Amino acid sequence: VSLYLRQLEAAQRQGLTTITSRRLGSALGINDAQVRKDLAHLGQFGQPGIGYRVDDLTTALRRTLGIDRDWPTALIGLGNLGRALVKYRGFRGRNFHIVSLFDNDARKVGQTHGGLVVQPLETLGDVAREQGLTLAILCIPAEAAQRVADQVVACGITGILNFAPVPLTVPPRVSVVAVDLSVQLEHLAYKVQNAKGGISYAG
Amino acid sequence: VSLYLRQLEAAQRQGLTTITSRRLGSALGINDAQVRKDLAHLGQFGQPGIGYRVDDLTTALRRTLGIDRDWPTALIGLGNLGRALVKYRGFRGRNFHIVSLFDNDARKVGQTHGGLVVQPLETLGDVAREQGLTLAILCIPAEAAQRVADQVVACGITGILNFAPVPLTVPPRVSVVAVDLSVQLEHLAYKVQNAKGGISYAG
DNA sequence: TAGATTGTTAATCGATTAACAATC
DNA sequence: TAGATTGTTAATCGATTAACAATC
Repeated sequence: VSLYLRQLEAAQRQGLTTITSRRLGSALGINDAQVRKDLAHLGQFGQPGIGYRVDDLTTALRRTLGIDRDWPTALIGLGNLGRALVKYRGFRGRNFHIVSLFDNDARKVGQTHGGLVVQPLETLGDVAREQGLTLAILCIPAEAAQRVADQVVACGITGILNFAPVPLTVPPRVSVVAVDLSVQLEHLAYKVQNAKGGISYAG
Repeated sequence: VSLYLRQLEAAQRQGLTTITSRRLGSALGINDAQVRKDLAHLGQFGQPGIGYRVDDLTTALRRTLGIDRDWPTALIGLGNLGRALVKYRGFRGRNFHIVSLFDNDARKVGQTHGGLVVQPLETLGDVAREQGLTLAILCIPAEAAQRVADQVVACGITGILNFAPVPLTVPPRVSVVAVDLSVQLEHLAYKVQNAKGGISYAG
């Protein structure tokens, strides 16, 4: 779904005002019927004989992706990875804002990273309420992940991006996306090992 | 495929010597027939009436995943993310070894991170030959990604883990796994937005 | 009007599941 | 031997593709 949006943005940069299902499909390596089915699912956007209006479709996709609104995000765990993500520029301009930092380690509490002060994890509940946190990025060791995830869930946060290399158990109302870098590397090794080639977009 | 291995390792820790397709399947949320089909694909491991020998199967999976051998890996780009990955502990103990660092920025060349000296990108070819590099981790800005990827490919490296938020074009003999953190966050937002729940393991 | 392209229904294809003979 | 579980073939299910009437 994100990938449609990427293509539309590319089309927009090229100055196109409309785009056909055939063209979108071939850019993504899928059938035009598939594209029409996916897009029809979101409402009636296409104009028979013309195609899809790029700007209307972009807006609609943004809405379904949920990036038409703000997602105040907490980052938990300021190890190497956590600190890198605070400064990561790829998140900006996409309505994901890291608005508070947390860590259990007393030595890290009080430090400043990217203009934000690290707070103790006990205050998560209060801060979540104050700032209306909706998402949490977990950059913590495997051992602590489930425990912290439970805390996060208890605070009413409903989305977790998990970098810890363990599967999390959460109530069904909470969504989890896991990014396990070792698994990605294993996947790469597998492909290289068995491959005469092929490209995959895991992310 | 990685996920089977994770389950087997868990079983091993519990001291099991054999495991049934039913049990493996239910742990992963899939059908037992599916498990048998997947595993039969790798050879004849199962013993009718008993199940699968955990240690044999682990060995076999390791081999097909390619983590029974060493993967000397280059990390290119020592921005925030790159520096974090050098120190990332999740890679160790899984036969992925970051053995050399590269950056285009003259100010970064010569710096030491995690005991390795950053080298200029021009030397990639020589170093790749010397050290037998097989994989490259790309932590570079989107604008530079394709150009550096071309260099990497020219050096005979056949696997790329790409953290830059652009799709790379590479020859069919080269495998790419892309990890786009913004896409993962968008995916999370989408799930939260549209979700009555559900868990996904993206990686 | 004629050409093009959508939304959607029907046909095809592949993947998942069920079933069962073979075997420990 | 009886119970259990594999590997694999047949049946089912869902997803992808093709086709076409509706429409700009």
